[in-house]
Amino acid sequence: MTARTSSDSVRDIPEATVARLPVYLRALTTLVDLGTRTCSSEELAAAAGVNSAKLRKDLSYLGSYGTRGVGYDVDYLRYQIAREIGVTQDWPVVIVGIGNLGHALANYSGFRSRGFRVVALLDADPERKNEVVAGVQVRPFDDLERIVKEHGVAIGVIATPAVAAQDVADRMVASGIRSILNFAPTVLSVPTGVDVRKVDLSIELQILAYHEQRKAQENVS
Amino acid sequence: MTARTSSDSVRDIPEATVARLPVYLRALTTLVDLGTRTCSSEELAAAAGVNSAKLRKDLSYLGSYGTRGVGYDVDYLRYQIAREIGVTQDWPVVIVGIGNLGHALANYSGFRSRGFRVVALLDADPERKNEVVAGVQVRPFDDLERIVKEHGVAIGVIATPAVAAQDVADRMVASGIRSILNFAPTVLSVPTGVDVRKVDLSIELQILAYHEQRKAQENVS
DNA sequence: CTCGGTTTGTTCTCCCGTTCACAAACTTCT
DNA sequence: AGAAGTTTGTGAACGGGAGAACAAACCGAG
Repeated sequence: MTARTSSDSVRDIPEATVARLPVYLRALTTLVDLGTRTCSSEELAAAAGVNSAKLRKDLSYLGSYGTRGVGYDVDYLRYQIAREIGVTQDWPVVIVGIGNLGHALANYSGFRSRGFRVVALLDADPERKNEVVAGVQVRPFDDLERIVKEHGVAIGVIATPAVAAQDVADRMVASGIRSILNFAPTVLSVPTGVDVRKVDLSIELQILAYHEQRKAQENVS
Repeated sequence: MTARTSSDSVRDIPEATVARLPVYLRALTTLVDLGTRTCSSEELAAAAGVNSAKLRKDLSYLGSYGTRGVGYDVDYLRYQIAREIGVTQDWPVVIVGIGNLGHALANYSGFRSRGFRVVALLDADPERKNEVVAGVQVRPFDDLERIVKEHGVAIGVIATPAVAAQDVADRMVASGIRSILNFAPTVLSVPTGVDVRKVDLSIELQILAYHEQRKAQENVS
């Protein structure tokens, strides 16, 4: 029964919960496709691979969208989560660096179907200038600022080699981009207010290697 | 001054620290390439993008490899971290699913240079059977078990569409693989003792979208 | 040898996230 | 209508990690 002031209209959702919402969204989409109308926290938690108590607490940050004794309306909950994340609207995205990974990203159908639209592919190499990938023509990197302004791009993806990544990030920030997904294996420094998320393939493998090594050691002792 | 029993020869390193060790390793490798012989926790922390107190605490789990008043010997520390992670040896890896992403992974030079060797590329599509990617011939998926046994593969990478991923994981586990890096956008269920790490491109973008949306809302109010 | 300057290793405190457990609320059956 | 069975939402306890702060240890100058 808390009073609703304008300042708390933007609720504070814990970061760990934010990271799980897309997982719930995906699980709910699967359930919708299967024709499921309603589900319990137990079922949804199983589909998302988490603890049901954690799921309920996560959802409680969004509001009370369930019904006690019944469960959640799958379609309604899906919409609420999508709205909370912000993927009911379409986010224009630019990808910089059209090597092997850039190709894969440009062709990844999961972006389009989940609220993201690749509006431009950029590469510094002039040889690639006339290449067409996934129906989008590769443009020179210098077009970045114009494209960002023209399409109102807020999110940029870096898929360049490590040495180029910081320069690309700087140019992105200068162009007005405030969220960066970085696939280059390097630490980016950006001003306050700019979000960077890092995806590093070899780091993930190294973490697995560590655990694998420990398993092997345990077998010896 | 704790006594060293055989049971604690396998030290317990916090998961959060394990996830950062590869970052330190990369930063140290960069420093070595620059010709740096020694560095302080402050410098290394800056290069790795973390707090220096956190860095020192992380390193203290491995042992006392620094010298007070001086800092760390870059090359020595790098070796110690590599040994702790287990990348002083070579880990054979198989990649299943040679689509766009599989291609990118097979060509990713960061694997080879960081202690991983792609010993086989597998795909269920017989059309790809004679394709050669990154110098490795694509083999039918049914060869999985034989290849795993032959090369002693412990780590598998799944780069298939979501629908195939669980089947692939089951076959990997049955073949003896105990660590899986999953790029397919689905939740895998595996028996206890098998490690799964997930890399999900669209989830990362959705997390960025959430924060971007909140920034936009703040500007309005 | 001693003293001042530097940097590590570690303790302590705080905060975030996870999980348990249960009251509140809803449905269904009698 | 009331009782029994379900399931949500949340209070509270617990554990782990982050960061500040400091003592211990090392170097070099005099």
